[in-house]
Amino acid sequence: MARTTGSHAGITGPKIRQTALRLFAQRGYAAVSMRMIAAEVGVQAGALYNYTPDKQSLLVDLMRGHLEALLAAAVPAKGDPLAQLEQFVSFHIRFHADRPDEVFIAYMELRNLEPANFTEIEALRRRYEDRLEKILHDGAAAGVFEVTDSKIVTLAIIAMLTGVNTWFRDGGRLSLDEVVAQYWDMVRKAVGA
Amino acid sequence: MARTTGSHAGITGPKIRQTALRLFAQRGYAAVSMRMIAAEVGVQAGALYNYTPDKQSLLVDLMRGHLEALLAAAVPAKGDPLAQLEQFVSFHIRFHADRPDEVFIAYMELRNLEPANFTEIEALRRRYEDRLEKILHDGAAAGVFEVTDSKIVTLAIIAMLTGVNTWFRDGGRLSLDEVVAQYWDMVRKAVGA
DNA sequence: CAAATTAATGAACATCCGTTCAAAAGCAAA
DNA sequence: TTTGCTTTTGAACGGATGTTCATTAATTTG
Repeated sequence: MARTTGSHAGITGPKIRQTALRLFAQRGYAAVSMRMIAAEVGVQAGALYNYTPDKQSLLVDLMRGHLEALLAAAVPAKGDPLAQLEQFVSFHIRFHADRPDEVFIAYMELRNLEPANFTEIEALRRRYEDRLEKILHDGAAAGVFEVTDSKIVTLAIIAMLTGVNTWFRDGGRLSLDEVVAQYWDMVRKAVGA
Repeated sequence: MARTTGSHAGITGPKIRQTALRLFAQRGYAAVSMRMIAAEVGVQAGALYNYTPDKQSLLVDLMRGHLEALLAAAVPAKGDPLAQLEQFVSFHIRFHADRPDEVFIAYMELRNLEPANFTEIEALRRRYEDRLEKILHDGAAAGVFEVTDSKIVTLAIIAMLTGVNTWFRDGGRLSLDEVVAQYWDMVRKAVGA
């Protein structure tokens, strides 16, 4: 046997990325073999190398794709700092809740990146954090927030918001709207607004 | 060759646990082989099996040890809810900052636990979370906190506090005392106290 | 319909994996 | 010093790992 009937790069390629994403998130990068991915796609392991130069690139591409989508979607808000902060909180929770697997990978598999890849991915994440820090810094300068160390507050808020992903499930006790409302309430109070 | 000069279970045993802890935290459970651990301990892979029945037990024992130490150290505080909450925040940050590798493993390697082990470890973590929830619930009942959903607030605070471990380094810009003070400020405001 | 291109197979590569175990050597007690 | 216990070696087990590549079949192009 060789090429199979109905095989197309436009179908197999995305399937491989989706499957790798799901398996990496479920079991961890190191615990997933190329043969596992291939089996779920319905293909032999060798075929994966028509779509990725190696396993590491599969991981890096997923991470980069996620973080670039995050940066593209998180357009800096207009309006006063309080409105900007509210929009950031709402956006962060909703965007992350929509992509649990991507978020999981981007936070948990950093140590499996080769140094050059780690640097690149970390820079992308940093750019996102800077967006929040700017809001807090501007708000503090304008006297709207009680924030003396905007770096710490940035990291604290992001950790808190991203933590939603560890427990939130669609169809659970709370709707996403309710979650957003509750977290916004906590964040607003925490920054003294 | 066989038994080596100066070899003792009282030395090799702890060394194995320490090395496994460090390597699991640095590279991840699945990416660490028994031969790697053995090499760093200065022993052949077979010798590890005098100290653990298998690799999985090495991981579970490290997690259980950490969580049991956490529960033993986190004695329920006396005093009013506000003082209890302050003590919890301070304790959590300090205890976790002291044990970055244990914390990392206990949060990141859950998916590498066999189902029965996962259930056991998850129950221990839940017992710890319940300590904070009780404080928040009591404080809300006493009218000291503005907290309507104590479960959500519990998870949000724990995520925020544990997030310290992702960036805090001894000898960095901030001392642990300063970190504790800043986070306590945020938590106090967030619960409306 | 023929030729060119695309997409997959399946075997092979060297290496690593967790784990077992008989044999050997150091140590402690008599 | 001899005996018995403790601790480790080193080889071996079957199987899994990431990756390469000649071959072949399906599809697209002309």
